[in-house]
Amino acid sequence: MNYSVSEENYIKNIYHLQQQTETVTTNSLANELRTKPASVTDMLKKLQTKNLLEYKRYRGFKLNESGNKIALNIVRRHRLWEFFLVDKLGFEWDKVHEIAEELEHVSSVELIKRLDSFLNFPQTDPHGDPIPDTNGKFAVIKQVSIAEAAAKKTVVVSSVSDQSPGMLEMLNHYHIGIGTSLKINKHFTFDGSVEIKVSQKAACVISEQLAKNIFVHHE
Amino acid sequence: MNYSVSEENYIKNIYHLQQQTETVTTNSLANELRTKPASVTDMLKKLQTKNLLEYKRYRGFKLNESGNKIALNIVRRHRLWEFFLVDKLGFEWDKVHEIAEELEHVSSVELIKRLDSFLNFPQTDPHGDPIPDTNGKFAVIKQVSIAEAAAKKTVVVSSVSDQSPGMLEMLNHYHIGIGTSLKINKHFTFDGSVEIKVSQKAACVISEQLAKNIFVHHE
DNA sequence: AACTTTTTTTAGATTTGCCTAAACCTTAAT
DNA sequence: ATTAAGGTTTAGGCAAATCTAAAAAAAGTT
Ligand SMILES: [Mn+2]
Ligand SMILES: [Mn+2]
Ligand SMILES: [Mn+2]
Ligand SMILES: [Mn+2]
Repeated sequence: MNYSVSEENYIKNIYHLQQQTETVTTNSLANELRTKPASVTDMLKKLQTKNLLEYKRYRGFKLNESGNKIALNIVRRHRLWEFFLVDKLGFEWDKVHEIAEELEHVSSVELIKRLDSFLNFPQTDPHGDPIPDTNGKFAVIKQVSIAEAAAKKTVVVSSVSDQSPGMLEMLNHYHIGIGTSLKINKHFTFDGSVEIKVSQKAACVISEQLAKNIFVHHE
Repeated sequence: MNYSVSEENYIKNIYHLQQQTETVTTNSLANELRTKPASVTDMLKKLQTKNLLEYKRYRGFKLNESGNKIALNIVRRHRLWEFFLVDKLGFEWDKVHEIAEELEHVSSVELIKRLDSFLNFPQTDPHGDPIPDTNGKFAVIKQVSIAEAAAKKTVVVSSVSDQSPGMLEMLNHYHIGIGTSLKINKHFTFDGSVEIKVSQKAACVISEQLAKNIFVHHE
């Protein structure tokens, strides 16, 4: 089976929304895809017909087994291309999403196989998100945001949940990147800000908003 | 201005047909694009409206200045991607056209700029065809097919005009690739076959059909 | 339970790119 | 000058993906 760019974008976005909120609504999907709810309903019917989706009108919907598999394959392609763009072409990670949004739809299986090998089988994309393998499997690392992480511990930055230029600017300012090791000193209850210490540098305090968007894991 | 995949494919194919036969016909374009003449007429009107084409009904058409510029940019993208696929991903050159046919439509300007630099500013694609620069300029090398080339001369293979697996198989059999240096011994008038000598190997005779599809230049 | 609000779906259009079949030009041949 | 043959265009339709506006269902509120 071969799917249109539109179908692929719907499938992938349903998948992503399902990861964060178990109930995906027509409205939220329309919002994510920058389209109108009526268009979403049209596509839901189509995806149901193609047997990628369980859908009962007015009652909600979710990807079935095949839908999920296809979604994971698109995610795989997207993240491999993002890795390529950063690692090989030298893009900053705040610029790659949009381009990968197009590249992910190039359909050759052999292309992705060779790209994966060329990139040396990366496990995560430039934002720290895992790259599913050909079967859709990926390692789930136990991570928490700095806002939730226990104090007095040394942790490693594993991913960022905000991929905007503004976020990148902040991280560069604090000399934080994916893989950076840092110590969490103290959470201030007043405003949720957190004191951290990055490598040999002086300790610094980051805002709650920033802390919530940086994910870390132990060791 | 931003053009759809369909528009880009039409523009590029008009360009290519114009290179080989100065009069492009509705039928030849339809044939090239594997579509129907009526569809071509529809698109011609559209491209005329968008000011990329001079078109008088029943009288023929051709790309104007802007149309040409856009075509050359698509050709640039196509050939850079082909180079990438062969040079970096290790594809054989008979497998890359189809994939580049999709990749060429990814629209980021920065992407192509960085890809070009990553590939070290290649001048020709894996089939020996020149890669236009950002302004659409490229060096035209004076080349002739082996069938037309003068005998008793040592020449260098510059490009192939047939990019099929069968052609690649033949070239591999004779140990010929782009850049291979060979001596043209003799043209047989009976069947147009040509005796050539590739590097230190024994001289061999190739068919007229093959000779016509291998282009060479001097020194 | 009845009303209000929100969410979702349907109905009906629109745009793009394609198609078939019929009509229309152009050119070549009688 | 007709006629025949090709090539090209028009007319009318269809499918995909979108939209707006109206209807229908679900959820929330008194
Ligand atoms: Mn996409
Ligand atoms: Mn990513
Ligand atoms: Mn193409
Ligand atoms: Mn080529």
